[in-house]
Amino acid sequence: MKKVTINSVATYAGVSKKTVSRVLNNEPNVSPATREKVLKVFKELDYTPNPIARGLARNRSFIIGCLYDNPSKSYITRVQSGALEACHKHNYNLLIHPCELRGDALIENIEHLLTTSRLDGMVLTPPFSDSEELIAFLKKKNIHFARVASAIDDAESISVRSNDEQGAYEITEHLINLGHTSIAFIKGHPDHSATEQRFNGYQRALREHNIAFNPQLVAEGNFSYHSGADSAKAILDLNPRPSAVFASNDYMAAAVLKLATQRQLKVPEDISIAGFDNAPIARHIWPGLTTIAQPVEEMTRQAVEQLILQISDEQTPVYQATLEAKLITRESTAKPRC
Amino acid sequence: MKKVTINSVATYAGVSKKTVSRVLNNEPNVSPATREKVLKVFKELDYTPNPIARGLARNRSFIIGCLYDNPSKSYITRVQSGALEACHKHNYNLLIHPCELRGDALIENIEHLLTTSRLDGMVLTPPFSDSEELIAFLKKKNIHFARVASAIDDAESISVRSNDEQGAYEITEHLINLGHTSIAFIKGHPDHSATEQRFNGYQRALREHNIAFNPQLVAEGNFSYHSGADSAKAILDLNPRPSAVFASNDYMAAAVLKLATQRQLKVPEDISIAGFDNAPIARHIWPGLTTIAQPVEEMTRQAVEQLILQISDEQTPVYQATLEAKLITRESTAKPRC
DNA sequence: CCACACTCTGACACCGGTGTCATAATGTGG
DNA sequence: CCACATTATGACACCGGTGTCAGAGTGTGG
Repeated sequence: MKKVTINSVATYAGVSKKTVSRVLNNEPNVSPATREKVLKVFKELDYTPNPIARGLARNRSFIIGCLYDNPSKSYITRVQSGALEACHKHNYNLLIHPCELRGDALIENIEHLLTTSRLDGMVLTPPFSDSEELIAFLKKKNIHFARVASAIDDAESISVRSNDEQGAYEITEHLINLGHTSIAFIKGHPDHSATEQRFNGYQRALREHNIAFNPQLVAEGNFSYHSGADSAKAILDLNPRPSAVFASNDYMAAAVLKLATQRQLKVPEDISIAGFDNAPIARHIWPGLTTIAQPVEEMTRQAVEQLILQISDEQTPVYQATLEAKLITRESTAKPRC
Repeated sequence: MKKVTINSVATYAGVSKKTVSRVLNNEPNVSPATREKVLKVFKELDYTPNPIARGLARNRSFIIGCLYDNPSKSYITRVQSGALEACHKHNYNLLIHPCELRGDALIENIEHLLTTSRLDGMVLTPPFSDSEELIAFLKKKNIHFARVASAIDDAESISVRSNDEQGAYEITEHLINLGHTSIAFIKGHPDHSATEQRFNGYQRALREHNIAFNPQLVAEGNFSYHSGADSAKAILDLNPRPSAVFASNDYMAAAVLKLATQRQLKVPEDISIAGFDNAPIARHIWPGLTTIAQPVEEMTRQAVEQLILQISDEQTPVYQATLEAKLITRESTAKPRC
């Protein structure tokens, strides 16, 4: 099968390449008759323009890269979904590139990525959105990027986040209002800025409600289900046992719920459990988890949309936004048994 | 900032473009001295080759597209993970493209995708791997593709699947061996060939163990948690209630478990529950779900790897493989209470 | 009828690399 | 020392589009 290029179309239609190109791009100044003729030849020859050639000429790939290193599958899926929505709206496509934050290989890895695929821009999700090193590198290389859920303050680059500290504050307050005073906390992965923010929110809520902060009630997790299971063990073994557990994400909360159930504890009667993120699992288990819903898709959608705007027009003002997180109450939290 | 191209490097190093290109691609017949000199200039100018230009010259984009329309996030993540492994091994990248199987827009959608991004090949996951229409289109367009978990027999295209029928047979047999004779079944989405295959396995197991097939025990699901919840309601309302439920995937099984727990039924004492896929949720809930583990990553990895081989060398023989699924026994299945 | 504006079209350079081929430089055996 | 093979290098066309600009054709107002 012969390849159909713009040249074959031009020859076949008896016009110049440039005219074909004009029709292709819906440019003005083509007579209706010529346009018709060329369009007909498109059909006849089943012509598909070559995006690579176009990319070379325009110095664009129309591809956005999405960087992540995140243990939560549902988070990634939501990120992808928001990113794709914005991409498709502007005829861009999405290339995914999971990689590891740790290790000197990061910059090398990204450099290699840029050598194998020209990306018009990159969306950085946590923990990359907090990597000063990566951000410096991208700036040096003049690569457009947008930060999602980043704690860094950088007025020069696009950033969309949600208020983790406030969310953690609200869910802790929710537990306090139910009557809990002994509330355990499971931290997330130390590389993620959300970890510190959620911890801060927890502490602020205690403070503002005059409950002494007890470091013994804090377990070190890393957002994975597995780490949640370890933390759960430590917490449920405490004596006296806290009446509530607030885990920094839903997977870890689910692990607490599982262990509690295995130990014949009733949730929420014997122990209340709260999570964060509103991952699918939060509503797929019984009792459903009280949690904080963040607009992950929307954050990413906005970030990518702004990124694309910036790519198309360097003059676009740098967009920065903070979206609201929302408390979702389900069955896993209730008044403590007295 | 001046753009650094192969021309600037050539001029600066005092050699020709072609020699620079040779160094870039590690081609032989470059004297060590020249190679050194050019490499030094690479560093000095901080040169990054332009993948688009390279792609145009070689008629390659080094990008594989991954097509899916699947309600299960964990399935998608596993697919992506397997595909990425193969891609990165061969210096390819992965572009994701979720879209809907239904509607005339499918072909148009893919056509548009190919107009915006030149893909060297595509991985089709269910239900696309079973779409005769799409396959015909890709063949017509001379686009390389590989099918994952496809039920279609087509000796001309790469296919990697696992044995769903056998897996369903084994898990049903497992329930029968425990002593269950009244086993409900929840079907998957009708567009997925796995749905029929799993149903067939279920029926064959009943038949081979002389248990009459009872259509009333079959509920229509679509692989989503929500559909599982509806089916669960229908099944648990049956009188007499079956002693076991086999759902076509873990999300639906989790929905059955949730409803059963809400209704104060003990699992597995009052009712056994089995799923399929070994999704994360199967081990994140209590009791853990007995299920079938399919090597999703491995299937996709092999499919993409073969796809890349085929792209690099058209002579590569068409690879077709069927991998084994494995029964995973957890706490959700046990002897029926007599 | 002429001057001028506007529409339509194509020639040609260019984007930044790679492939082909000719040629210069070097090595090797007789 | 010569014939010949081998290595090293560059000139140039080419991949398949887009941008610039010149020029032909058409319309309009004075």
